[in-house]
Amino acid sequence: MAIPAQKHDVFQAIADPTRRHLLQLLGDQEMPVTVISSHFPMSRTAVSKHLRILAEAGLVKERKVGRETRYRLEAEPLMELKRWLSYYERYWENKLNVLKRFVEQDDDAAELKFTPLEVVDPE
Amino acid sequence: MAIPAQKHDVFQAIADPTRRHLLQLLGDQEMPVTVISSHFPMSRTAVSKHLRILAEAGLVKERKVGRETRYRLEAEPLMELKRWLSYYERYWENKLNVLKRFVEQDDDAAELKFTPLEVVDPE
DNA sequence: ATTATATGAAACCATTTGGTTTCGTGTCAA
DNA sequence: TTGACACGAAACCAAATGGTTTCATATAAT
Repeated sequence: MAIPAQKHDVFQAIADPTRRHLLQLLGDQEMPVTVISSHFPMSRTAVSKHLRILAEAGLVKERKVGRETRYRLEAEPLMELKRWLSYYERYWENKLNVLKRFVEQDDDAAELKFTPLEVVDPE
Repeated sequence: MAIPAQKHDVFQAIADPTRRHLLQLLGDQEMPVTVISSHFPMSRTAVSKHLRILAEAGLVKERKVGRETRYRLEAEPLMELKRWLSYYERYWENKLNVLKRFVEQDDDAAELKFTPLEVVDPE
């Protein structure tokens, strides 16, 4: 029972803007390749390759219907991303906390309105 | 006032495992390049290039201290990722809702324990 | 039976990526 | 002042990436 040796992971899959566009498009409904590719300024074959990369990352599922292959979004693998992100939330939450304390202690904080994150930079 | 023409965005920056490792390492404390690169099985120059890509995406900040350049994590740009992700949360939340309804209506749902997401697939 | 449609596979190509080694320069230490 | 250290820049390279065109095959329609 070897690990599938997944060539493309979720991080790589979403790195490309075309593939992010694909995910958005496929969220609404299942669609065959020709219809999908009509939304992009590149060949059907190129879109097909992007779809394969998304499929390898588990982000889309395909289903054969007659002579067409329909694709649909499979959002579940994005949970890995969410988990990864959650680790870093504490860092920007820290920043907001620092800001909050600063504002609470300083009446003359009006200028913070426009560049709060810069101003509270610990550096 | 042209847009900075940012060559690398956050999605690309985090696509590489080495760069994700760098972010994790720099979360705890500011560190100079030599120290950072001692944690990686590649040349200092290679690590330096990864740091530049992270800097272009705004994910690290650098500070010159004597002859060294120290880097630190800057988590704020990850909020863009969070916003992007939040759009897709409804998709897996939908799945969980479907599962929930299914479980509530069906007493014989024991087998769901191991592959709930597959079983509730709308297909 | 023949033709048209939907798709994937394969070969190919230019550019980007992730790494290397070498060299130059600024800064600290003896 | 003479090394040693920290670093970036540059030149280089192999492999991956994102695209193309062409061809083969399965299914649908006439």
